[in-house]
Parts: sequence; structure tokens; C-alpha cells
Amino acid sequence: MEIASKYNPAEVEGKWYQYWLDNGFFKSKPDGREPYTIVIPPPNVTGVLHMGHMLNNTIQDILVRRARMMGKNACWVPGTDHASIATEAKVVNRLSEQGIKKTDLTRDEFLRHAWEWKEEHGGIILKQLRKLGASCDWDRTAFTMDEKRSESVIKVFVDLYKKGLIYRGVRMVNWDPKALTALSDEEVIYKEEHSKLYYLRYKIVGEEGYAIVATTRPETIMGDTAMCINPNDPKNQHLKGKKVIVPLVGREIPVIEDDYVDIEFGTGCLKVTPAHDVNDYMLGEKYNLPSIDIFNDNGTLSEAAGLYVGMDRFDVRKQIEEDLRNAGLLEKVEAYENKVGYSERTNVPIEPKLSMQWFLKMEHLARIALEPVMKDDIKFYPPKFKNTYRHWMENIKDWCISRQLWWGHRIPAYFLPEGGYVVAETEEKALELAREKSGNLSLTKADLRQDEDVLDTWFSSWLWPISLFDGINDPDNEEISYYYPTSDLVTGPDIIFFWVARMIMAGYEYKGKMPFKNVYFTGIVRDKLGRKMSKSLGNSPDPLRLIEQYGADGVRMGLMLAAPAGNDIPFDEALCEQGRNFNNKIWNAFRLVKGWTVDEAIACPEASAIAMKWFKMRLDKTIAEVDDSFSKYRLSEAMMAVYKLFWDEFSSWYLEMVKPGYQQPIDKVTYEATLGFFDSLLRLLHPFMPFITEELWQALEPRKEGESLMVARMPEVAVVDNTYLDAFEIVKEIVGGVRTIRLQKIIPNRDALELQVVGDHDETFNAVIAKMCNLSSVSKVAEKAAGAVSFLVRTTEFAVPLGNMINVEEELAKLQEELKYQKGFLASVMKKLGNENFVSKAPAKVIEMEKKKQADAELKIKSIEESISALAK
RNA sequence: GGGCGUUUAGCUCAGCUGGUUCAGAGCAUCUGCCUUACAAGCAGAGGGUCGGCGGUUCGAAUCCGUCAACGCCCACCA
Repeated sequence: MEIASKYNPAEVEGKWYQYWLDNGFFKSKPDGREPYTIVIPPPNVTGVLHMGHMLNNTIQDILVRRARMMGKNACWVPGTDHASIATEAKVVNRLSEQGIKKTDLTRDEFLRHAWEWKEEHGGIILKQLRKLGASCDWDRTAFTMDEKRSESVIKVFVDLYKKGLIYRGVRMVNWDPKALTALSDEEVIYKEEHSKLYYLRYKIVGEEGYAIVATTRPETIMGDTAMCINPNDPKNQHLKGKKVIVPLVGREIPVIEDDYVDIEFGTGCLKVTPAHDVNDYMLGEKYNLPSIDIFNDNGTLSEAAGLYVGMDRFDVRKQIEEDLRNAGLLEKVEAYENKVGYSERTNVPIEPKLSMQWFLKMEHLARIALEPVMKDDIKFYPPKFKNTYRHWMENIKDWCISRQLWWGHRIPAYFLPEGGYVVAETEEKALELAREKSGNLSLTKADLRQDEDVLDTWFSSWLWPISLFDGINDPDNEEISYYYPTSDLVTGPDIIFFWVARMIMAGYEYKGKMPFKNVYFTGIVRDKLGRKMSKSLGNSPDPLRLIEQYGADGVRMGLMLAAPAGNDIPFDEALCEQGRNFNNKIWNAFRLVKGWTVDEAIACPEASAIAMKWFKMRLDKTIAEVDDSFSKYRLSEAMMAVYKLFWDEFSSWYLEMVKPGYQQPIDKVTYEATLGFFDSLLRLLHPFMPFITEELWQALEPRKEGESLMVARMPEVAVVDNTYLDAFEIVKEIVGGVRTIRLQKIIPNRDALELQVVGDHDETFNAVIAKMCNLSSVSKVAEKAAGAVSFLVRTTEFAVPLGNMINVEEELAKLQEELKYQKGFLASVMKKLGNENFVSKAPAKVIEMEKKKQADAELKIKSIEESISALAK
């Protein structure tokens, strides 16, 4: 049989993915089995696959495939997120490329374009996931804006409103002047910036001289409605009760007093701009100050500013600096470091802005969601994120859920012509409520005006684990009862507040139960220099190119090799190479085994019998290790355990032990056992590298149509005899000793050697030792032959007679060095045992071990000294 | 300004409740091999006073204190 010596992933991956699809192996329906459920963190519907997705989905696929092979009813639900701001921004961009302005379109026209775009680009990312091998139940593919999900969102909004948890009001919010919408606190990213601190002169009314105010935002002085000092500030006592004049503007404003003001900062004088600063807003509320909104929504100055009308806020800052200086109202300018909030999506500085928005009260929701995580009903991996979670929950603020966008779930609030509004699932219901409320039965739908805003994207994703099974609209349906709570959630820690925390809230509020039992937080994929992957740095490899180059299995492995839970992933393509190399190793082991011819007439050689017995135990031990690692979500460790089992134990030891001579047939017993081992190994490997394992499993033995490794059962844990495994480790050392001699003395493997044993030795494994080292004999002797090179394994001496081939001086030197080391070791042990404190306080077990060390060392020293005197003759 | 985390071999990391699975793994490095499964490989080898200092203890990578560096999260000082 001719099989290529290199594995070619491209040839087989598509074939097996299609086979799995054709046989419906990804599909799940409720049945009597235990469910295992994962809901995908829905990627942006118009997004493209990046390394973060690759990692995240590889982990999910490993978990799902393993659960499936453990006999569970595994269900991995895919879907996409409408990503309100991001998608709307993309659509706006695309329209402007065509010369169309959003403002020239009606809402319906714009939405038509948006849906068009979604149909065109939507779900590309899900298609890309198939290349990775993702075993999602594609029939269940959902979208946060599809009918069921939208209905769920509206229903929940109405419900929360009825519960009094949703309110509407004018508040200071984070305004994105580019996207022209409010943002939640979580969508603001603070960045350290080099800026300037401007010291402005406010003329004191009725007095000579100025009050100096330090500010980073001189362009907001047109909105100043007070100046504030700390009443306890000795240096500003003279300002109490005075008025000052806003520079350039000329407006008189009062000096107010509040201990909010930091005496140490600047001059101790604070300008108060209630419309454009959160703190000033609070002061404004407290002291009933007027609020002048000097900005338009897009960040340009409004009519209300009076000056610089129509100019951009940052241009004004430059201009006003100059104007102030010319007017002699600028005391000085200092360099200053401060933090500026940026919009997460559009990356422009946010503007604190007073506006009418919808809010969700969080206190109750935070309360019900905190405890389950703190007492590990929901487990976080790694657990350090519990702290982060608690801190957020305990300091939570109300959630601004309205966005001034069109792409999203429109808020189901309807305004009445005479004022006031009603909230209802449908227009019909709204009309009913409106008639009731107003007492005006002649109202028609046309009289109602629906709120223009849509809901924050996360207001739909927080329902994801429930809404995917339609558990909001139809709370007791079979699916939600069966699949909910889901099993594991795999996501990044960057969305712990955006998404994870809120899903937990919604889970308890709407199902009375946790949405998932375990949360696995992946790290952020970085390049090998530790930098975040980003388009602008160009350091993000194209996932599809990687798959082409290394195979999906190789890339999956590459990611997992670097991915302990919670740590960032320093990704290096070399890891994919390592993954690919491993694929090749498996491939070649398969070539070897399938290349054997079986002769039923030959008996099973002793070495093979030992090998089989040993490897069975070694396999069982690894299965136990893998189980343990998975239970702790240490997927990399689990994979490394199987990796080493296959490469070191199976390929380098087992196969070498049972391998027949060149062109010799193999006995039936060994052959079948080997196929069995191979089968188990493929099963263990399958969750990590689904394609190659399926390819080889199918070729390992004749299979029926519709059979597949992906629905085969994972090998189960058996009792392991550690004594036997330990004994075999000694065998490995002996073999290693002989190999070292061959290497040092340059003795080719084909020349048989003789091995002499002085001291205790378990002869059970002699057949294996002889085969692995090409020995003509293994014999116990009282004294080794003259001219033999020896080595120690534990306390037993092994010698290979080499006649006149040895270099006496070299050997002596080596022995002397070993002797020196052993003597030093013995001395340290003796010192410990001579320590009164140690002997009296240490537990007996520890002292026992020290004594054993002493005895062993003495034995070794004796043996080395004998060798030296024998050589010296 | 608070909180959390990290620091162990050249790199990425394991080392749970302190004592022979305590100094480990994979990769990289070095040496020798094209030995008919695999050079994308085989066989061997080297490499760390476990961030610094101090303490507890018979005994510390492991516990305590402290300092340092790095990272993350949160926070309204203009």
C-alpha cells in the first residue's frame, strides 16, 4: 500500500466536514440523554473571522466534541449579533461611498439598505467557522434581529417597564458625536493623554483683579454658569459671595461654594459647566444652576454658545486659546496628563451630554446575579474574575439602553398627541393603552408616534441563552426546558460586564436559573511580541490562510498549545507548525501500522506481550489525566498529555517494541491490539484535531456508511497499576543507558551488544530491553567483565563489555566525577540526619526517606569505587 | 487614587493544602544520525541560587511581610 509520507489536510478536511453535515451529526434534538449546551458568543453579523474567534471557537468545539463523545446530547447553537452601532456605521460608510447621506433617507429606506448589507455580508463569519471544523447545529442559526429574538427583546422591555425597572429621563450621558448616539458607561474607553491645562482669567465683579480657573477644556466656557470654590480654601476666601465674568463671553456668573472642589488642584477655582461635565452637572443640580448646552450633536458649537457657532469643538479649543491670549485673559498653559473617554466603536472622544434617554434600573438585577457567582453556582475559570465581577455588581449604575440609531430593536414606546406615552409589544396594544390612558377613544394608530430610538445591542444579547430556545416567548417549551441552563460559556474577559454579567441577570430574572454553569474566559490573542492584534499594526494573520497552510487541525493545535485559560495568548505561527508536525507524526505512525502484513501462524513475541500490557496501562493513565484536566478546564494540559502519549509513549516506545523486522510479518494478537490502541488514541485526539483523526479512523478498519469517529465513544477510565508503570520507567532508563553508550562509542545499532547486570534487577522486561537495544544477551553477573562500560540505574549497575574499545582514562574520569557527586550528596543527607532538631521534629516518614537516600547513596558509592578499582588494574 | 493578577530554563508555561513524582513540560539550542513509518524525523545532551530583601519553620519555589517590575479592571479631581 502506498500512502504519501506527508499528511495533506486540504485533501480531506472539506470531505469530512461535508460527511458530518450529510449525516446530521451536528444536529441536536431533546431526548433522554443528558444535554450539553453551548451558545456561541454571537459575532458581529458583518464581521470577519479573526484570531480571537479562532481561539474562542476552537475551545468551544473541543468542549462540544468531547461532550458528544461522552454520550451527551451535545448542542452548540450558532448565530450572529446585529451589532447596532458597528453595523450602522458600516452601512453609513457604504452609503456615503455611493454619495448617499443617511440624513437624506427615511428610516425605512435606510433599514432597507441595512438589511441588504446584512444579507450580502451577514454570516460570512459563520461559513468561515466551518473551515475550522466547528460542529455547530447550523439548523439553529439565529440572529439577534430575527423574528423570535426581536419579539423576545420587545417582550422583555415591556415586562421590565411594567415592573418599574425601566424609566425615561434627561440625564448626563456619554455622547458619541460621530455615531450621534448615547452610549452606556461600558462603551467608553478611557485613554491617558498628553493635553494642556489652561489657566483662565475670570474678572471679579466690583473688584480689581481676576480669579484664575484651571481647565482642560477652555472651549466650554460659553457654557459656564458658575464658578465654584471650596468654602474652606483660605486663599479664595475673598471670592465668597462675589460674581465673576466669563472671559470673552462677558457673562456674569456667581461664585458658589462646595467642598467637592479640591483645594490643591490648580488655583482652587473650578468653572462649572453643567451641560458638559458630569461633576458640574451634579453641582448644577445641587445649586439650581442654569445649564447651557453649547454643542450640537455632532460636536460643533451650537447657537446657544453665542461664539464660534458651527465650529468643531477641537478647532474651537485651538482658536479660543489664541483669542484668550490676545485678550490678555490667558494666565498660562501647562502640559498636563489626563484621561479622556473615547467611544469604543467609533474611537472619537465622547462628549458628556444632557439628553433624554431610557434607562434600566440595575440594583435589583445586580443583587440577584451577584450571589450565584460568589458562591460558585456559576463557576468562573479562572476564578480571579469573580473579584472583577463583584466589584462591578456592587458599584453598578443604571444602564442607558437607548441608542439614537436606526439599526436595532426600536423602543416600543408610543407617544400620545397630547403628551405622555405608553409602552406595549405591538402598535395595536399601544393604541388600546393610549385610548385608555387618554380617555380619547377616537385615537388611531396614526396619532401615535413611536419612539425613534433603538435599544443597545447588549439588550438583545443578554437574552441569548434564553431566546435561542425561545424561552421568553414560550417559557415552558420543550427546548428551553431541556437545554437550559446551558453548560459552558466560552468568551473573553473584555465582555464580562457587557455580556456575561447581564446574561446572568436576565437568566435569573426570566428563568429563575443561571444561564450557564461554567464560564471559561479565554485570553486575548496577541502577537509574539505581546502586542494586541490589530488591523493597523498588520500583525494579525489571516486565519483562513493559516488553515490553508497548516491545516485546520494544525491551527487548532497551535492555538491550544499557547492557551491556558485566562492568560493572554502570545500567538506564534511556529505553534501551528508544531501542530502540523504532530499531524504528520500521527499520519506516519498510521502508515507504519497499516503497512504491516499479518501472519496468523506466528506467536506473539514476548517483547510485544510486555509492550501491550504496558501501553494499555499507560493509555489508561493518560485517559485519567485528560479527564482530570478537562474537569478543571485545563484544555492545553489535556492536549499536551495526549500529545506526549502519542508521540513519546506510543510512537517512540510502543511501536518500536512491537515493530517487526524489515519486511517481516506481524502476529495477529499484536496487530489487533495495536489497531485497538490506535483507535483509542484517535478518539482521545478527536476533539482537538477532528479532521485527521476522522480520516485515519475511517481507514483504520472497514467502516459502514454513516459511521463516524465524531459520534464514537470516548475511552473510559480504567484502574491503573502504577507499580507496573514505575517498573517500566526503569526499563526506559536502562535502554537510555545503553543508547548513550552506543552514541558515545559510536557503535551502530546493527551491531548487537551484551548487557551485564550487577545487583537487583527485574528480569521480566529483559525481552524488551534486548529488542530496544539490540542485545544478544542480558545476564546477571557477580562481577562485570573487564573492559566494560557501565552505568547506574537507581542502585543497580549495568555494564556493556566492549573489550579493548574503551578509553580507560576517560572512563575513570567519568567515574571519579560521579563519585564526587554521590559523596557530596551523601554528606548533605548525613548532615540533615545529624541535625538534632530535624530528627526530633520531622515526621517519621520524612526521616525514613532520608535514611533510604543514605543507604542508596552508600550503595552507589560502593559500586562506583569497585568500578574504579577494577578499571585501575 | 483604589482593587486584582503576574514574576520559575532562551521562549511559553505546570508546580494544589510547605519534606524524592521538587526544581518540571513543550518549544528553541547543542551533539550524532538520510537506521526503509516519519529530517515536518530519530537518538542523546546542556540549561534555572524559582524577581529582590527580611521573617516563620528542623525544612520554603510553595506560608507571612516588604520592595521592585509588568499587566488588567475600576474611579467624577477640573
